Order: sequence, then C-alpha cells, then structure tokens
Amino acid sequence: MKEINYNECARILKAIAHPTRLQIVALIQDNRPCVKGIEAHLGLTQPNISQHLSILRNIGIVEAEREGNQVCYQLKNHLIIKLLNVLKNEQEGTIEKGG
Amino acid sequence: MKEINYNECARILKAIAHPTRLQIVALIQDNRPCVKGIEAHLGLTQPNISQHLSILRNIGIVEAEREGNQVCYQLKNHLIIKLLNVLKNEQEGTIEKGG
DNA sequence: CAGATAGATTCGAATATCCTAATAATCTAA
DNA sequence: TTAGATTATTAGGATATTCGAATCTATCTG
Repeated sequence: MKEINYNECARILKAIAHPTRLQIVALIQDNRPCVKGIEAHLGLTQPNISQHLSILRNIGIVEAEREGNQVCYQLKNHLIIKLLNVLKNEQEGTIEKGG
Repeated sequence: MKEINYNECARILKAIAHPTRLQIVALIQDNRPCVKGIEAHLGLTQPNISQHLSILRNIGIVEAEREGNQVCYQLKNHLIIKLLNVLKNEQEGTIEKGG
C-alpha cells in the first residue's frame, strides 16, 4: 500500500495550525482582499499579518498579486478549504453554542 | 452565517501537526497497538512516543485502555482520519513517486 | 525629486515545542 | 514481598514560534 509523506503533511498542517492563519484563509476564500483589508477585518498589526501571509505564501497555500499600490491575496491550493470544511462540519456536529 | 471556532480548530491541527503523531494516528487506525508495538514500528524511544500519545490523548484524538501489563490505544475521534484522507488524496494527485 | 501609502523584512524577547535522560508508577510472576 | 516488564511523568537544554518595534522596499502623486 502507498505510504503518505508524513513530513510533508505535518509541514502543511503546521502552516495552518494558527487561529490567525485560519481566519486569513477563510477570509481569502470569499474575497481576494488586500493586506489592508485583512488588517481591517482582523484588527491585528500590519507586520503580524504580513508575517502570517508570508508563511502561507511560502508553503503555497495563497498567492499574492500586486495591483498598483496594493497587494491582493487569493487561494492557490484549495486543499486547505477541504481541511477547513472537515473541521467546520465536525464543529457543527459537536459544538452547540459558539464556545 | 455560522463562524467556526478558529482557536479550537488551530488547537486540533497543532496537535496532529507532527510527523510522529501523524504516523501514530495512521498506525492506530488499523491496528489498536500497545505502546511497545508503536515503539517497535516507529523506532523511536519509549518516552518520546509516550509524550506524543499524551498530546493525542489530551485533545481527545485517541484513547487508552489498559490490558494487563500493557496499554492499548485506539482512535476516539475520527475527524483526524478525515483530515488524513484529504491530505492523502492530495498527495496522490500531486506527488508522482514517493518523496 | 519629496512625501504619502501599502506591504515586506529584520531583530529581539517571551513563549512554546521537542527530544533525551532519569525517575516514577503499574501490572505480572514468583 | 522482590524482580522484571511496560508505560507515564518530570527535568533540562536545544530549537522553533510568535509578536511588536523598527526598518526597508515599492508604488503613486505632485
């Protein structure tokens, strides 16, 4: 049987295993926002968001596109959406009121 | 619309975002092994495996059952299998030969 | 060119994770 | 009880994450 690459899987999981990065991914899924937009939406500092975006970029989850003055982000690998959906379904099944 | 709990999701993802823990989960999925069995299969030290099992236990991914002299582990939350399957399908699609 | 805006990078301190070595706890057998 | 086997826990040092502050780059407007 085919073995999966656990190092690679762990690398991907680690890249999204952070509340802010999960929020960023969820936000990008619908919108294609620029960094300023993400900043406004999450209420975090610009360097912090930029650092998280860098992690997501490096592993190929999101990609950046400059548009004049600003840089817009969009999903590059939809694997992450599938993972998020699994988590979402599980939460809807097990958690009653937002914990 | 319902927001998912990103802190909780990140906590779960972080718990499995390690090659050894992914291997342990995959192993437990089929077998229901004792710690000694996991140790033999992965070739790591006993305390190290026990620590990883502790992390998986604490977050409710696996559960332990003592059987006489030894402690056997089995899956408690199958969410992790769904996540692993998503990752596995992705790897089969993108990676040619075992990396 | 200067000034303003948007975003990325670097640095450092606090914190968390990971692994090894040592020790403790729990069961079995005598 | 003692000895042996199996598993869990603790302590430590090394390494990695994380975030804020400062700095740097790129673009637009005059």
